[in-house]
Amino acid sequence: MSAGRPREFDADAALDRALEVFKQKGYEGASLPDLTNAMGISRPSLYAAFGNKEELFQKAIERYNQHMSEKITETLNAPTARAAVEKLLMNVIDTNKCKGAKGCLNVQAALVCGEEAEAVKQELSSRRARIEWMLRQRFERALAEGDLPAGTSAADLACLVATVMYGMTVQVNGGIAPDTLRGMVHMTVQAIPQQAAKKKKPG
Amino acid sequence: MSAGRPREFDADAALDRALEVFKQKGYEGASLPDLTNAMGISRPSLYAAFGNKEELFQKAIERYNQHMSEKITETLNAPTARAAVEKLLMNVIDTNKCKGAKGCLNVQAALVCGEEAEAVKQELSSRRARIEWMLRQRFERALAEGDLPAGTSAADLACLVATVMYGMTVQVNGGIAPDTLRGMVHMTVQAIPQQAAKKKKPG
DNA sequence: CAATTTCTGTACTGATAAGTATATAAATAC
DNA sequence: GTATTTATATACTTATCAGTACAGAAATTG
Repeated sequence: MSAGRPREFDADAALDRALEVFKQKGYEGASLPDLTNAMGISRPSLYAAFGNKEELFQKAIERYNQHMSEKITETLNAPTARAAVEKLLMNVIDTNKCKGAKGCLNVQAALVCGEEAEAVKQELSSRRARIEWMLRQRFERALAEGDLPAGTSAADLACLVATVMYGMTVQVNGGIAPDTLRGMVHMTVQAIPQQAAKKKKPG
Repeated sequence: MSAGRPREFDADAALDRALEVFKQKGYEGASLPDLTNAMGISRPSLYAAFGNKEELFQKAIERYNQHMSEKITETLNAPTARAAVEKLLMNVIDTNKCKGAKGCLNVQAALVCGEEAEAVKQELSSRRARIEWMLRQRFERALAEGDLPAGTSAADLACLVATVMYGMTVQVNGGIAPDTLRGMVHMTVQAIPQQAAKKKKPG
């Protein structure tokens, strides 16, 4: 153990609390008192442990995307592109079904912001790009497997699914009912091009 | 003409300038100095003419949605649901093609916000709902006309198109190239259910 | 012309933002 | 036990926020 008085709080737990605050209020909307109250620590403790507000946010967003990536990887493991997208978007609904949910942090935390938060905005944009890349990879695999019809643009399809996903954050922010979103997701899944069946099974 | 010294600036022009600032910085992100500088008036003049920051925003958003509604009504006049959606979404691309565009004000101006801006957030949410209603009406007409297959949910389809539209604001904020969005829009249009042809024209 | 009304600019108010100085408390190493 | 190291809490600093008081300027009405 290192010399000196040990920290009285659990930094990981505090980071999780901070993440919740950022989810509710965004980056700029989360004030230092908001954060320190939720984290149960004093302001100097926050600065000692996490640097400053921006570094704290970067750590929170890293944590958020770690969970996110795992979940997305899992959903994209579904056997077909359609199944993967359905799982992905239904998961978005499930993680935002509690009242007061504000949608994906990668979208809402700094969509528009002051100049000081420009770096944060850029970071979020690149986090989103990473997720779109994962989607595209999945669709290229589907193309290779003959799951998607030849000629389908994996890039366009990834862009569409990502765009729907981002739009869902806006809908969640507007307080839409989860059930209302389900029908929309179903329709989105239907929109995914499907390989024409080679032969019909006997009815 | 009413007694007293007349206003030295054109209130309508000033409101348009304010609208541009809100488009760039959102509601909370637009500071009074930002606004007064762009509008070319002093702070007390702003308060005398528009009330306060929130009332100014409400007037700006009213103006914005007036233009918006006209444009949407025009695009939805297209003969088919598919054509209407294509025009609608392509129009979103066109109005956001200039570098530095931040997307639809109804989406980005107050997606997450402090408690003081809650009324503004609500207002934006209801503006969005109004647009979704317009979409739904158009799709119900398409159903009645046999343009959309019976059994298609106009509500789900409206929700999908709206959600894509909202997601496009996020993409625009991320600096996506207009061309990249076009492919996605094309795919979205293809997603709209189509009435099976009654008979084929001879090739 | 005078009297009145309204706009304009400077400079202020109180609240809140992020970040920090300083002193004290609590652990370690020796 | 003593010295050292690190964490804590209170209270501060500087900057910026939205909103306003007040005095001077420019138009109207009579």
